[in-house]
Amino acid sequence: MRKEITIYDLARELNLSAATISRALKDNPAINKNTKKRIVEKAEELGYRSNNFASNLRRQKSHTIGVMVHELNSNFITSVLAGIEKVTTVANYDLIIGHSSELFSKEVANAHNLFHKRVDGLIAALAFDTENLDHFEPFFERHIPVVFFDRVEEGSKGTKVTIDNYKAGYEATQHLIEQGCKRIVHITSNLKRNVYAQRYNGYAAALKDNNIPFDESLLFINDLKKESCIASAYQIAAMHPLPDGLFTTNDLTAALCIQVLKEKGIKIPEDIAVVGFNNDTISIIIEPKLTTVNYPGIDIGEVAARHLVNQLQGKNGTNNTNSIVLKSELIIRASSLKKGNV
Amino acid sequence: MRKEITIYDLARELNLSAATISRALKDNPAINKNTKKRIVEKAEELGYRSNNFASNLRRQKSHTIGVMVHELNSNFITSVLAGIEKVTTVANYDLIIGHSSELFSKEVANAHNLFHKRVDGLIAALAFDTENLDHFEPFFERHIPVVFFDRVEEGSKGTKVTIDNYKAGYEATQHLIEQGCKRIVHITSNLKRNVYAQRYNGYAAALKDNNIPFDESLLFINDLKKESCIASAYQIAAMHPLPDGLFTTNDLTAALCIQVLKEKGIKIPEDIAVVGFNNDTISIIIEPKLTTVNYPGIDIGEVAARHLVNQLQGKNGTNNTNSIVLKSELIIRASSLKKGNV
DNA sequence: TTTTAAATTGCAACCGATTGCATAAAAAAT
DNA sequence: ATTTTTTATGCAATCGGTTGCAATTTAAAA
Repeated sequence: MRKEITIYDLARELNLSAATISRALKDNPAINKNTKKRIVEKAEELGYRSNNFASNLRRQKSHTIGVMVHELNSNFITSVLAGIEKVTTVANYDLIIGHSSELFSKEVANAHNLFHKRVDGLIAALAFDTENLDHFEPFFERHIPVVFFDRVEEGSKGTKVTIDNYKAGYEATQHLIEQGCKRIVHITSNLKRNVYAQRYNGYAAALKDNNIPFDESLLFINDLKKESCIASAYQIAAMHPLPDGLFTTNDLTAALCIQVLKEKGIKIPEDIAVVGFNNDTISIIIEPKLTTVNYPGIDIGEVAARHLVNQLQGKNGTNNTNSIVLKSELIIRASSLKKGNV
Repeated sequence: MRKEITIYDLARELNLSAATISRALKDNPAINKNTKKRIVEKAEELGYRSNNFASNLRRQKSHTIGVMVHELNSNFITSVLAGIEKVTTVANYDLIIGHSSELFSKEVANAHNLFHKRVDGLIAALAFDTENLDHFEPFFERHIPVVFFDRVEEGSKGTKVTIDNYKAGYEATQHLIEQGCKRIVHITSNLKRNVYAQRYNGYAAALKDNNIPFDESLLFINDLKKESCIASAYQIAAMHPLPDGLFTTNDLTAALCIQVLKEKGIKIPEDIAVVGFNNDTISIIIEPKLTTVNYPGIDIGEVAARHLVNQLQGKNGTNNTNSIVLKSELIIRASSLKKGNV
């Protein structure tokens, strides 16, 4: 077990003070160029590695950003993480990732934990049924910047990075209507959660604008788990008259429905045209390939991280940005094209 | 900005020494029960949170485990992470996750980074083309325990947690042979990587045991990226005579191949029976549903983490375990059942 | 009652890097 | 040659817990 080298060891070896070593390694302009070079070389030679704990303790900064997500196993989330990483790596921040498995209680625990770890800032997507943001208060109180993305709470403190879910929902529905659909099912989840509420609002608005009366029996709200989606699919297959369109709030739900419906002899898209949401990998695996909304995870992550880092570095001229909305777009594939339209 | 409470504040308030506070909060048996209670209550009241940096600095421990993976966006990896988390949460270790995007250079950078962060231990799956383990030497030198999983290097230092890839490959191939396949394609990747090599060896052995000559033109080696797999699929579709079986080293490859082959009018499984590997979600989305090898990510993660934690806590009686092999199993679904067999 | 042992608590020195302020040395200005 | 600036380095306190050892108090044993 080799002993750890500290700046004091370097100081002794080079007949300098620890202060000088510290400054030199931080490239402080007060230190002579030659001295700096000697120090850096000696540090290299002895295999010095600086001690973050000492540094963090002294500077009262962790140089760490906390990330809270509701789920890891999702194309969208991993893209977001990749985007965040891209930015934070360059800015030299560490990441601690906590995921709540969609449980409010775990989200609270994660928030406490990250607070305790003294992250310098936070990037978070709320859990499924999170309504109350009390667990973020400690951050707000201490002016630790928080950036929410995707799952956000309207009117909360902190910055929010989202897409226009209302518009996305509207366009998806409008597209189905243009394909001739009149009875469009919408499968979604807890309408208290912004993303689902807004997509639903977009859906409802598109119906209204096309003079299609809203039919409550066509609205399915479940927890989006595999079994629930399959159950919903069976219900849909058994409806009279059969719906002719289906807009789901994520791609897995759409894929599972397509499977069940096909099993029941229902033709996609001829009998029921389908649109999903997210543009996950399965959207091109499922047969027919799925029309869906491209939700640019990488961009979301990059923007959120960039915003946070700027704030931490005081580079945010007007740091009062409270909401950033990114573009999303409908990707049209076979699952929704009723009549050979392109 | 509220001021941070320290043990010294608590000490002053309660007329005790900082040493006593520290011990009480660590539930040290030397401290009187009542005193302990008073301290804990006061800490609660003032909103005390201990400073990890100070603690880590003094104890020369980070209480953090580093995790290195080749990719985040994979069902298997996220399951492994879930398994790791399950164990480390209870044992009260933090995680730092680094992923290499399958790049050796990034893996090296991650190793350096985690070393610099002074993780107490490491759990790692190697990148695609990692051959040389020099970047782990600093850990070995300082006796920082390292547990490899899935992608490992035979004969390296550190513990290895894997499944029997040879057996899995053998069984998959044997199954195809039992379905009547005689010309079985195997799509895999870099045979220097243990997992691919062993699956391939199992494949070759099963052929041999059934007196089927190995045909090099049936072996496809690519980088497993989407485009490469699709390209391979086109090649397969164009072969004369057509192969009658396909064993791929992951599920996405199998799914992409099935898509292409179906497009070309080739029937699955009647013309070509298919077996994948991993049991990802897409294996039940693709039509027909995919026969595959269930690779228990959660278990792998749990076992790896448990082993590491035990080692860190000195609970490993004989800490010379060098290899742990978990069970995997073939899950038979429609994609490989040639003739109504169940 | 005295002695001995056990239970509590405090003292003070760490851990290693950072930084305001002082000092010394070298260069420039007078 | 002397004073003023500039440049380079060191001093020493600080960040907040931890822990070996000593000291004090209390309980048990003699």
